[in-house]
Amino acid sequence: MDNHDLPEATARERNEQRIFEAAESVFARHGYRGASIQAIAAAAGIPKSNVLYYVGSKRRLYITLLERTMWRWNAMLSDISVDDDPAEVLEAFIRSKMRLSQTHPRSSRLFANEILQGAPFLKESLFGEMRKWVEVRAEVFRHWAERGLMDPVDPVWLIFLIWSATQHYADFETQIVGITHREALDERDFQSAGDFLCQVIIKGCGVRRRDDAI
Amino acid sequence: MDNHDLPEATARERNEQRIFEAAESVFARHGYRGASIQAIAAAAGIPKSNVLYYVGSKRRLYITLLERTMWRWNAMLSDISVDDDPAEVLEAFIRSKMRLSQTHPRSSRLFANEILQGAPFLKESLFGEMRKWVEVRAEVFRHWAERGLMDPVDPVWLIFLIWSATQHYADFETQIVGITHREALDERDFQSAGDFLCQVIIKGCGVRRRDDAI
DNA sequence: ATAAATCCTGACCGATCGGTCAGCTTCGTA
DNA sequence: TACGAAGCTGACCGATCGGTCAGGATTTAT
Repeated sequence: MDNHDLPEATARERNEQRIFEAAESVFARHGYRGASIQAIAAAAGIPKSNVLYYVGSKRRLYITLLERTMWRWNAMLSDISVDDDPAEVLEAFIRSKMRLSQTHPRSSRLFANEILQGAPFLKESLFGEMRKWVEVRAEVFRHWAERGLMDPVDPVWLIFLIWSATQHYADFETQIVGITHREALDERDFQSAGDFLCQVIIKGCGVRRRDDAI
Repeated sequence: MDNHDLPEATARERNEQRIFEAAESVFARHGYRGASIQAIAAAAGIPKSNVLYYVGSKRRLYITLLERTMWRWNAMLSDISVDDDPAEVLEAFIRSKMRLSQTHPRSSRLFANEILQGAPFLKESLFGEMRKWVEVRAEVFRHWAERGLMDPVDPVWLIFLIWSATQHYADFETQIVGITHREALDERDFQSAGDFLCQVIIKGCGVRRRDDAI
């Protein structure tokens, strides 16, 4: 079972990737209950039996995708300190979440679907890693407020504001596209929306910017 | 078929209400595909056949609920004029959406689920009523910016910001509750979150408040 | 009292669900 | 070339899906 890491993908690697991509699409669209292995198999261009041969079960496939999403998510804003510049950190936070919405919208929708159904598969993760993630960042925000670097806003509400506003461009893309006559959101849209969010949120929290003067 | 509007509800009215409530819960949690009439019937305490007797079909039941939600939603911020005070209107907008998240969270989640699956049932509504709703409000915001009453922010992005930030407290309630050690969101939580959003968004858009002075 | 309308439900339908399995083909290695 | 491992799949399983229907129970109107 030695892994040579050869450039040519093995049959397992190749098929698992196709299955994961197809499954992410279907789960993101229809949720856990609403997704069918048959639909995933069709999207991947693989017989249903072969899908189950690789992933074992629907439950295991779903959990694998959820964990992959959580891992990607927790890697964000990994190094943050009270000595950093508030405006820079908040901007980096908003920009990186915005980039996640742009590059991995189906991951975001998969996660949203899991939350909507009551988070039955990642309750422990939520109450574990994510809670810690929020506490650490919130503590830094609190320090900044105490030092007068920003208004004394509730740091947890601030994190939720940034999450919701950025995820919206992935989760509700259909609505945005439909309302604004677009065919899809492109690079310029994410850029201008990101600019808007950085401007409003940073100013709204009373953060002092170094380059305040024009 | 005369309707006397008697205080005593007819069998049809009574059962339809129980079915609608149960269906809203199940659809909001599991989406259209993932919801089953059996589960709805069980939640309503009514035999499956009886559910279908009243609502006709799963599709019709779902569409009825969606329309009810859209109707409730479009009633918001119905009278808005360029002569109104920007801060007051924005605050009223945020507060009323926040109240919807508090009083009708399952409606919000039902709608979110419909968007996540690509809005197959209300594409026309989206491109019709909602688009108009946004255009009218956006035009007012634009006028305010031209008059210098607020910063020249993109009014459509502003509307999406308010939507996302407020709906978050309904759609992602599970996540918020899990992360913040709460058992559920209560009146005080919605109040403080609403205060936070009003403060940050109004200040972030550079809106002049009459009561600026402390 | 009685006929009509409405309410209600168990039994049933074909389709699809997640999952199993026997048995085939293909691949890697000695 | 031979052989075990891995890849692959059609057929099949019991359960559940949305929906139909015959027919009994109950309510309403005359």
